[in-house]
Amino acid sequence: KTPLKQAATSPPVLTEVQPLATPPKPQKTPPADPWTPTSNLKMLISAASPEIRSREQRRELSDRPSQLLQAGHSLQEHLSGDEYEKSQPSRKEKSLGLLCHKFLARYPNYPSTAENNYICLDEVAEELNVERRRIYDIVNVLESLHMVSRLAKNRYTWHGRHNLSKTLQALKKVGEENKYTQQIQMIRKREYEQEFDFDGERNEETARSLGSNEHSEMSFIELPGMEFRAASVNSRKDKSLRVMSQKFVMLFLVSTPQIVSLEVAAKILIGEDQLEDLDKSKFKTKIRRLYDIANVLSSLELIEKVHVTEERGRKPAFKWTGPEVLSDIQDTKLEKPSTPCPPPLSESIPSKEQCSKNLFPSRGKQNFTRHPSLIKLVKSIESDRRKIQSAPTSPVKISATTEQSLSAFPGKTAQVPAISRHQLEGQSKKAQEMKLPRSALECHLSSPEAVAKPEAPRAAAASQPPLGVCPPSHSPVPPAILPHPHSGVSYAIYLHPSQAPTVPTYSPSFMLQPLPCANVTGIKSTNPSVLNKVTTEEGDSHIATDDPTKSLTAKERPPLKSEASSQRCLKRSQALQENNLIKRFRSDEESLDTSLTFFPSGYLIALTQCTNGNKAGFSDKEKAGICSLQHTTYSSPIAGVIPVTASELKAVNIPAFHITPLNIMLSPTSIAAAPVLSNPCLNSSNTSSAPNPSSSVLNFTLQHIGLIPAGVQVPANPPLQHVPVPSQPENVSQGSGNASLHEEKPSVPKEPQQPQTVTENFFHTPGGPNTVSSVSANPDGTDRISQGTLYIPQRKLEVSKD
DNA sequence: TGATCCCGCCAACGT
DNA sequence: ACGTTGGCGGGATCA
Repeated sequence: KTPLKQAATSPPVLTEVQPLATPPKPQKTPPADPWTPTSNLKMLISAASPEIRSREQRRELSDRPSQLLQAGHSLQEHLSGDEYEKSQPSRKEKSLGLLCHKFLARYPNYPSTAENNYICLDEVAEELNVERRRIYDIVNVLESLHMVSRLAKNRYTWHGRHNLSKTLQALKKVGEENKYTQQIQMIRKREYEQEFDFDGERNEETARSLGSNEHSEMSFIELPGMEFRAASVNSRKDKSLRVMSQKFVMLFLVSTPQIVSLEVAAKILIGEDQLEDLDKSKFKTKIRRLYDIANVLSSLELIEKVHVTEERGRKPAFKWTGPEVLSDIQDTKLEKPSTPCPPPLSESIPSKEQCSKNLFPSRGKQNFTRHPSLIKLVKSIESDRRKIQSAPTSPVKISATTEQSLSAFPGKTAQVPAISRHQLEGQSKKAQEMKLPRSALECHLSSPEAVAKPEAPRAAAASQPPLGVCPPSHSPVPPAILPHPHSGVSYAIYLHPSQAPTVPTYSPSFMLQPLPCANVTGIKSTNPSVLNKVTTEEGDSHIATDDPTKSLTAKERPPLKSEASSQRCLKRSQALQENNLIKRFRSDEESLDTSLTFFPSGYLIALTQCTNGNKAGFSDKEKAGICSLQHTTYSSPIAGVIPVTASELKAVNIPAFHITPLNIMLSPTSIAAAPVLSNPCLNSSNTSSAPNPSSSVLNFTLQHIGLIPAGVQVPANPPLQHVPVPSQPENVSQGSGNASLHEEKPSVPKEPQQPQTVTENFFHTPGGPNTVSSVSANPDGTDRISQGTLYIPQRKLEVSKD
């Protein structure tokens, strides 16, 4: 067809004869593939002769379903001639997932930049023996993750996972901006209500309000650094698969329990506009596509198929098993659990490790100040940042900025242009500019969580999607950026709970976040509470089995279930009331405690923020909800580290970058504190700040505003260290803050009950006993362990407090 | 049977 | 006009 083989490079050769030939797949990949050991495997395989390769793959497949397959194979041999052919390729063998594995095996996860990793569709199709159409399915999804980009006609460039973290961050951000979290909750809520006959209708309205976010449409999200090559290419109306894939991923990144059922995803992706009248056919088609996407994502090991069991029955769903994504800053990739995998790129690695190590700041720089006034802190911080920025390497902004990339709205809208504009400007200029203003905007916009006011924020947010985009000043080379990330230190201020009344409302949400995340750690953090059981069943493609290599991955399997179930549980629990309620309460209480607990003492502690580090260190934390946020970690004097979740931050929506640096947790009143981070932004646009927040919030914000210097926001993260300002000392616990943050559920507060609850419920329900499903049962035990490790301390602390 | 999802027609584009 | 992309959904498989 049209393969161009031309390039001096070898590519053409490899096609049939030697797969190896392909330049791109450097087996060795020096840095190593951080990711999964499997990657190595894959590489090896790829290197191996095709035959071998295929065998390997089959094996992989086989794992679960394998038996069937194998049987098939053996049979084939036995089979009479004609038949055997057909028989052989069982459907599974032709599955997209398998095909994708083969495809991925051809290229290294982290190709060296220099090389030209070209992909010739024709060649690939030929080698893999599939119609080209199928390759498109794979490539389109990979494109959505920026793992490949179209170069020209039949050619694509392989980027591997280099851009993955950035991409995920960007997607997460956009997802947050789009209120996907809320949408998910609504749908879930609705579902369960329907189950019970509740007055489902009402909800719809609600849903509608949410669902119909104007913004719903968004176009393909690009990374700043790498835009598409051929302009022409871009022009293409990116329609479904690519965009759908991005949206699908967003759902995972934004969803608290990082489990998304196909049904929910389809509903959201479809009609973001009209939830209701889903055409049945349309719905069906959407699901079909989602399966395609899911298969590819599964092969990438970003998600894993699970089943969520509800009273109704079990529903297919997928669980995110990819790296944790911090909302803001840099990198992120948490990878899986604890494994300290070296990040592929030099970039991330250092930061993470350091971070983790740094967590215990006892050492030098970070001191924490006690009682210092917030303001001072801020100032100091700012100054630091500035210094940093000015400094040659001001890593801070990193990817985050870049990521912002944008989401375009409805295509036509001007946004795109805007975005481009931003990028341009940004590049030319400094991030700073962007940051401030933008951050402010974002803060306001995004911060729905504030919850306080549902109304305002969201719209704004939605409308302005893009924003962020701060062009990374130097986006060009990611690695460069990373360099110092860890340097930044974040500070946490702990307040005494007593002082601050906590904010109850939040707590729930608060809880929620945390629970879900469990997977991160190898263990499932699980929430005990989870009622429902989720079983992980993989579809065909997963490999999982026992590769030693995969040790990393391993984490996920077992425990995970709980999470999903938890959600379900929630729903039910609500519905059920009664018994459940009781249980729930407990759970809630616990949750609350936790939230409160977080901060035992009131100090300000500086932590190094390392994005990664934290996560790695604390999976729990992540789970906790932190997920979204960046890594801010807090350490308490006592516990050492408190994983605060980023949630708070998130809630605020503060632009990632700024925020990162410091997090301040405050008590309810103090809640504001969180905002502080954002403050800078606020300052600029104070009005915005005002918008929603509840009175407490407002106060809080106001204070901050006044207090906080705009500058604060600035940069980043890095080195706040010295700054530590004394803020007001102890205030309350932040718990509230966090809670507040949690999401924006409030957006539509129609119902008396707690709408968002769903999520909450999940969490709460801890026991999960309830219902049905679950066998999952003992999550508690497990949970505790897993999450527990992290959390426990906190709680205890809390308790003490109380 | 319902969950999956392969297969490939055929339209939208690009050249 | 022809080739590349890729939306779409029938209907085969799987569980």
